[in-house]
Amino acid sequence: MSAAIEIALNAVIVAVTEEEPRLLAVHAAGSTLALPSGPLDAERDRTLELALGAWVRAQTGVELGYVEQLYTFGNRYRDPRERSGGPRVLSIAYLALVREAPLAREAGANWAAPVWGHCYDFLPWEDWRDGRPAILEREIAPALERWVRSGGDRAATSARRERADIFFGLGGAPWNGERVLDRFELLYEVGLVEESNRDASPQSLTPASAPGQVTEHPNAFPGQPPAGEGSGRLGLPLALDHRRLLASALGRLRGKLRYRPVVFELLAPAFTLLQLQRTVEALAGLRLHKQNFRRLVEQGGLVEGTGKLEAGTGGRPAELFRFRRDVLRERHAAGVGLPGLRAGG
Amino acid sequence: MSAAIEIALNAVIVAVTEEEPRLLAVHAAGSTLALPSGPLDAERDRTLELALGAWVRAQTGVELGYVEQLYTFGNRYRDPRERSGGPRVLSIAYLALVREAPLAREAGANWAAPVWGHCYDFLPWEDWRDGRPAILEREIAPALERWVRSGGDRAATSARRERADIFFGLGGAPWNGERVLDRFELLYEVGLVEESNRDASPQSLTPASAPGQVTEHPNAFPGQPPAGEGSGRLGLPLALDHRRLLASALGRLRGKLRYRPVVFELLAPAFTLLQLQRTVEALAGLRLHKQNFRRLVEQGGLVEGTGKLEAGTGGRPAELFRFRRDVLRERHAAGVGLPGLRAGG
DNA sequence: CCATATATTCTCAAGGTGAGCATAAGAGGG
DNA sequence: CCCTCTTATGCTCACCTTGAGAATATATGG
Repeated sequence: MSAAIEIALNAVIVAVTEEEPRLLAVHAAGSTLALPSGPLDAERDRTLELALGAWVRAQTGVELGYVEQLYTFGNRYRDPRERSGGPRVLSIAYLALVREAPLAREAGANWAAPVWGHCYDFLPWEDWRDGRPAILEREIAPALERWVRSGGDRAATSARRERADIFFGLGGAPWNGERVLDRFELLYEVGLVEESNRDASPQSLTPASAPGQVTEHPNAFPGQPPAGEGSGRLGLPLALDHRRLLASALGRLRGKLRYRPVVFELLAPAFTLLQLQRTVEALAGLRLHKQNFRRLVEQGGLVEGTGKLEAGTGGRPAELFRFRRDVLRERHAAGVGLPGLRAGG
Repeated sequence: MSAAIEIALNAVIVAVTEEEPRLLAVHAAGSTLALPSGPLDAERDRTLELALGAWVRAQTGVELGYVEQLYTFGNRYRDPRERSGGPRVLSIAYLALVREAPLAREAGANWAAPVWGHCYDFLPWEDWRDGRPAILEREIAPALERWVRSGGDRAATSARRERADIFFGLGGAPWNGERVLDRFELLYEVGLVEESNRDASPQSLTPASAPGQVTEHPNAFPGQPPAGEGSGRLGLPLALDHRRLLASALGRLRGKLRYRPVVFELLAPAFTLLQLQRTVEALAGLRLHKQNFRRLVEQGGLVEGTGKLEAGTGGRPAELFRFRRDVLRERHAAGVGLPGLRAGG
């Protein structure tokens, strides 16, 4: 028979508290953080989702609500233990949305020291709510420029420039909030994140990307970091390839916001329209036009007013709304308004 | 250690020939067809995509181009062999797009008798190009109506009616071409497809769907077919849960058409705009407005004219176009125009 | 009452979409 | 050569959505 295979289940668990998107992580070896994860038990676990939920509960005490499968990663040596005789590990990544509750640390919990981190600490270039992030000008753009120039011949240089411009909105190209994974993988390839320097694999697993061929999920990580450039300093790292999973999840979530009413998984049952907007903005990493946002949400039939008003906030009090769960069963069930992304690439 | 796990790789391989979407299948035991598939070899296969490509090549001789991961299914007893002591099998499904070439059957090929089937033979209710399919009026609507009425109390009946109406565009609801998987799973649940009767599982694997909770991929197949209704007659069946994979792939493909230029993977390098339109229509299962389709494709910058014209087709000859591969590297890289789906639910 | 702060409503221009008319350019029959 | 049929291509127009911002409403604190 063939060699043993192990299935690892990973959860990217996102909440939004105080207008900040947060990631549930656990302390791994050393000081680095890791996503909650654990192996599938082929005999005990009836479904993948149940197994994932059990691991998350055991490691963090958090109960998952909305869960969505993201991607299955299966490249050899993705898990470094494979190099030292460990089994081949396939990793199935999930995105989960929860309302953040204080982590009950008490009890004789054998929890792995869970913490809520800030998503944008790990991917600081993704937060454009206060305008173009400084790290883009100061660090990323110059480093990418050096990388582009060292491309070799004319064709290679121009291909590099195109990628850098389109993914990071440089050279006049517009910023596309959903290309989170593209951006992270480019930074990895260029050697600008810590993960690049972790493992120089003996053979490159990067499939020769045929020009013009659409490769949806390059699934080619860890590839061969060119071992040039910096020593990896952009953003906080996570264990293994977990930061890539976070990037994948954030991109998926940003896309989903537009066509499914998923934000409400993150909100309290009653909320003001501004709170709703701030939550969307936190995830999208963008500021939205307030009046137009209201218009979309209201005439989209996504919410209904409860007669109640919010207590004093120093201005006119806002009405509290609730999510109309009916829309899930209705005609369109669209998402909440996101701008500019008419035909997102 | 835990029990052995096997990884099965399945490919839903789609081509469009003569304006008909086609599915590459192989003859399985008996007369049923199956998707090309094979197990991952943990020692040999470096990546999942390479392993998949190798299996498809071995079983059909077809070389894959565009490949996209769809979903990983891991419910216990999804593979009936697990009941008789077989290992737990996880199934990773892929969508692949190819240009159909005649299947070279000669040579000492150990190919598993590959054939190109018609997608809509398996999912006949999905083809609306000649108007609302007759099978909907004649078979599906009445059967769903019986199912709705047998729902029990008022709440259950109304929940059933909503699902039936929204998924199948009954009772005045609009048809949503992307809900292919929803529709197939409803037919399965109601017992209208052959697969429903194959295995009555000892325990229901269907997770109790909390009302209002968004379950993206119910991954709950095989659940407990209510063992009522017909004996399964709608459309041609496929082996195991392969027809569900096809449904999943078709839904994903229809969605993708709108925002990524994937159609061109299915076309010859040079094509007329009508050929392009017919290919999109074949996949979308809809007729499109000719002039508007041209407008979108052309001003979207997706194609460029080669000066050449097509030979005599009984009318004014059409110009031949080619795909502008540049757009993949460009601003938006949107898809080809699909109507009515402004905010697809 | 005033300034300030936030909420809510309304208007308007620009651009995209759905539908259909009009014209161009081939083939074939008389 | 003219007429008809067929398909391709170009253009118009009404309607809707979107982006942007002005104007108005209702609270709090002096």
